[in-house]
Amino acid sequence: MKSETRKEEIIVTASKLFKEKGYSAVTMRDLATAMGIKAASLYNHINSKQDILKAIIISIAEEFTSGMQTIIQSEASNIDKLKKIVTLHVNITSRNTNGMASLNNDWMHLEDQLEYYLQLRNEYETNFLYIIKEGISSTELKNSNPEIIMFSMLSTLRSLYLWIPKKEDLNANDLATSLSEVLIEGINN
Amino acid sequence: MKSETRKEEIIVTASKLFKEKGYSAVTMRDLATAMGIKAASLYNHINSKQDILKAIIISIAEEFTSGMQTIIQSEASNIDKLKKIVTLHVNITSRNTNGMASLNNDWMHLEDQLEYYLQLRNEYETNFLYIIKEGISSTELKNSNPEIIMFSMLSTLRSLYLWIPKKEDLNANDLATSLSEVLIEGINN
DNA sequence: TCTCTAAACTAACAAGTGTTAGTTAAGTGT
DNA sequence: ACACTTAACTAACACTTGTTAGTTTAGAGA
Repeated sequence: MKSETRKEEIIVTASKLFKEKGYSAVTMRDLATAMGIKAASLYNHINSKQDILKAIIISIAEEFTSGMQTIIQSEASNIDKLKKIVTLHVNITSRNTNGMASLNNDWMHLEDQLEYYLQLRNEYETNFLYIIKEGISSTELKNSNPEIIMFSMLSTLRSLYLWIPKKEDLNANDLATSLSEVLIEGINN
Repeated sequence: MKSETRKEEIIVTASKLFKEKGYSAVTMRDLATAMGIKAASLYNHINSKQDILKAIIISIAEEFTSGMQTIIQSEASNIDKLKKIVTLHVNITSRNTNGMASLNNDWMHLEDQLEYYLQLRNEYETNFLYIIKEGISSTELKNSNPEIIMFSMLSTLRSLYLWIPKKEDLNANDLATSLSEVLIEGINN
């Protein structure tokens, strides 16, 4: 029986390297060196380089999907749903900063799971957009272009992985609150 | 004398491929095939793969630097300076969507120019942050965390390259206006 | 003590990498 | 007709890539 924990160590280490240089630029020998072993030894624990990427990305994508399901089904106002989305991103990103880098930058190197990933992402964005449109209909939100609103929010949320590691002093709750404020209420006086 | 235009065709084609798969995953043979020639023929026009990346990224980075200089030195209010930054990003990104992808995702594969690039980026962010802090001091802006404000705006602006190609109907001026509104005035009613 | 297993190792592979050298074909100016 | 230039070509290089096969080492359970 292969040890699950050793496999997870490999995935964690790979995430860190993938964040720094991207999936394609990281070799199995790089990864092995970072683990203090030889490249061939990695294959006692994982099946392929591809599988590492898949393990990193798909689990996070599914976290987002299930988080969005909960939000959509909740009874909150549309603005509160948007705040919950912000919190969802902050929480997932805080827990796995490095993995988020791969999700954002290396998804195109998924092979077998590419279609599945795109489907999850598409559903996610459809739900996000729906909340915004409902928010506009109910006059909770300004009547701006809903796609611009989503694009703006999502861009910020997707970049969190770059920024959270630099701001360890700020805890997740405070960050989610400040970010919601800026994104929803704007910055002008 | 080598033809400059052929070299530029290579750079344009490379930008497109780099956007799709990232610098490391694009081979010189991929690039040559996309140009309808053989890999070795590329070297009649360029010195190395590295040089292509450098040509793509550094020229854009310098455009941002000089644009920021103009904005910083202008007499506009701080809010208007922020609006000018939005316009700067929309314009540069509209003109070179593919190149912006490399700037955002492949800068770490610069070798000789890496330090120079990081210096330009750092200066840019310092100026950006300064405008925001001045805006807060003068009560033009809400007293939120200036770094969160910059992070949020910059994330959105840096992601424009993903979004502009999908929205060819919207012209650059309209996009800059809508985006400024959303970013500065927020989305709630 | 014997056996089994986890997890490392060495050695090697076939394919793919960026790049160089030398050659060729098609124009261009004299 | 001539030499020159541009921009392609073929062939090959040294190195790197992901991965496989078979072996060794150390610890755990009987």
